[in-house]
Amino acid sequence: MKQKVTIKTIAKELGVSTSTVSKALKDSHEISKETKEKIQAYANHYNYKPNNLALQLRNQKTKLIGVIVPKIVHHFFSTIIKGIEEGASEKGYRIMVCFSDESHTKEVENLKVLSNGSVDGLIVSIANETLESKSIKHFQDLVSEEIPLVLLDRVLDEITCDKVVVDDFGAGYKATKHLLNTGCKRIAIITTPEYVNVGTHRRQGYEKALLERKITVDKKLIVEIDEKQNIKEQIRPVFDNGIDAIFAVNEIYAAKSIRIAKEKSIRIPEELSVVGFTDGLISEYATPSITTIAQHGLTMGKQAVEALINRIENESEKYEAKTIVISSDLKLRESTKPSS
Amino acid sequence: MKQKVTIKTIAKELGVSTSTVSKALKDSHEISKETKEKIQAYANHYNYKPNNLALQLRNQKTKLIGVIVPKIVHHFFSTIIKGIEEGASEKGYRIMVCFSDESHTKEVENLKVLSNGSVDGLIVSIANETLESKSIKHFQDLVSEEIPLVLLDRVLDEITCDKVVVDDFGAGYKATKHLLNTGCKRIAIITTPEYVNVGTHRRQGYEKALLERKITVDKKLIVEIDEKQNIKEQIRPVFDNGIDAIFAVNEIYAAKSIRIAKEKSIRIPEELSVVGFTDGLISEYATPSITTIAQHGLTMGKQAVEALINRIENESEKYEAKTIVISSDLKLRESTKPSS
DNA sequence: TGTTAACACGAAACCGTTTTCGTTAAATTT
DNA sequence: AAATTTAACGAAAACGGTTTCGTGTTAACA
Repeated sequence: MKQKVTIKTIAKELGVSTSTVSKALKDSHEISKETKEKIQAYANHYNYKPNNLALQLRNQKTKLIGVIVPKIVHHFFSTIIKGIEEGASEKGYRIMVCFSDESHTKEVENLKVLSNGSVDGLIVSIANETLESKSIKHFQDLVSEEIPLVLLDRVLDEITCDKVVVDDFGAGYKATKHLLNTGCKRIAIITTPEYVNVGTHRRQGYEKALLERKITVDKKLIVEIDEKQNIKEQIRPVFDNGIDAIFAVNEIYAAKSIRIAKEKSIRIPEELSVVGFTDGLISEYATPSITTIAQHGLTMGKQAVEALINRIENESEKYEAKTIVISSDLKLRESTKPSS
Repeated sequence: MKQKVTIKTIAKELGVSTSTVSKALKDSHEISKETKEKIQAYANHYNYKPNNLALQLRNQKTKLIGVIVPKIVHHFFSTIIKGIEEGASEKGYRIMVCFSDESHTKEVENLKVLSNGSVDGLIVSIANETLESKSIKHFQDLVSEEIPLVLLDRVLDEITCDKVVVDDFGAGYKATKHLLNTGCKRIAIITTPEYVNVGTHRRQGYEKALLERKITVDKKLIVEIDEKQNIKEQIRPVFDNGIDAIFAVNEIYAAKSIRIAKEKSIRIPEELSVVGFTDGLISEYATPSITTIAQHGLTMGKQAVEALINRIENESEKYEAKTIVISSDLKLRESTKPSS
């Protein structure tokens, strides 16, 4: 890289002190008109730009927000990031995005680096591995250092900080209820392993809706997917239990279920209704298009960043951790029967 | 935020100088065993972490790569970002992601901020607005400051720097040729306005394939989509021209085309073959699944970051701008007829 | 003519770290 | 006993800015 022009070089070239240059560039009244003009002209001509690092070090703030998400090639998470970026941008902040890849180690490492003064605050969605192991020392360190932190979607109760979550319980309830209302009786649920709390909440909503109708929860209709195995093969057996509906906790599971149904020539939604989760492109463009719970990732991102910046900029106020619950709603499409 | 423990505070508490602390923490031989142990114990206990900003300022490098892409809720771009992150991560770099939202103004602003010493180099995919207006002063400034820059996918010849692009021409050719080989005769192309050079190249490939078969290019079969208007309505009229195949330059256009075909009860691929671009989730999960040109975003991201880091770390070598062309290949699925 | 105010600028500290180059005292060599 | 090493540490500069607090000069005023 070329030798950058700094305040020092300008000062030397023009035979003034660095303080004069600094003041002149800020149009301070302390400096005479001629000197200002001379300095500004020089700075302009040589395309002087103040060094960000120096400013951040001096001001003890970076106007930077660290974001750690499990993955990015994923409609929900990329939408969240977009929301965060938009919210941050409005308030003059920029974002630094890192990925944990669902790995605990990478999450810890990212957290360490970002919390070394690189950012003013952090927004993170916890990796599956961490969720499973519940080893959260890295978060507790953060909290005890009082570095502003907001947890998003994938949260853990044990961590005391602001949180933004989907009303997963309500969403599971809504989805199941809709299936029941359109005449379905044996509803299978394709969900995640129990440690992924979002999956668990959705399943509890599902169970509540069933119990309200005095339908007992049939364990044979509950499929917990292990993502390391072939997903389709794990779903397939549940079709042998005389089901008339499937509630999938994400759109991939929903799409795979529909594939299986087609292979078996089961008509959708006449013989089998399907509800997915996450309002991504698949659901919109699949045939039949898939009825889903829309998650409002954009809103979540914006809320998270708003809470975070609020925390960053009002350090003095004593603060209490709050949880923002974003309600999600059902987007009716072709994979379920019209409600009567 | 809590008062951070710095080298200074340690020095003061322990009655030594900052230099001693710094050396002790690096396990320097200059410091006696007892002093080292004392300092390290203290640092450990109070969870001392060196301040990144200070280090970056001192070392004159940030180990940070700036990434500017037009959007993120997009399979291709998010895949690229993943590729960049993986490649960067391997070499000990982190990434700072910004979005231009296809806006020239935002692109300029992002470029300005990032090039103020915040990052060691930049990878950018140019915004549509910039592509259209060709106002590239911000890039030229970057180049003249010799800040390492790699352009990705959306490039402009006028900018002298390393580039990583898809073989769009070859891809368009391959796609069209495949349609011709499977018996299609009247092939429509759904493309972008002319200023988006990737669209143009794909179209030129399309035209070459046709001309090879002595088929004259029929302008009525070329649809240039204006994304500000309703896409489906812009595609619909082309169905009245007796077509038997559609080559869409992205998967949204392909999916919309298939929708229209279904509404008109046109069977795919028997009556209409469809080829898309970008191997996203839609193509995989749609029914019928869509034959596409797979773009290898991951590879592109990795190549870009490799070129960039190479440039960053070998400043001395005189360097010549090179362009890396990533060839893309056809992924056969259900929306085209089996080739004979 | 002496005092004061305004003007224009510079010196120096600071943000947190590293690193070079002393410096002092003890240990070793002659 | 004098000279030289060596061990263990500190002072200070440097990275690139900002900001507080002088300070010297000139002009205005009593």
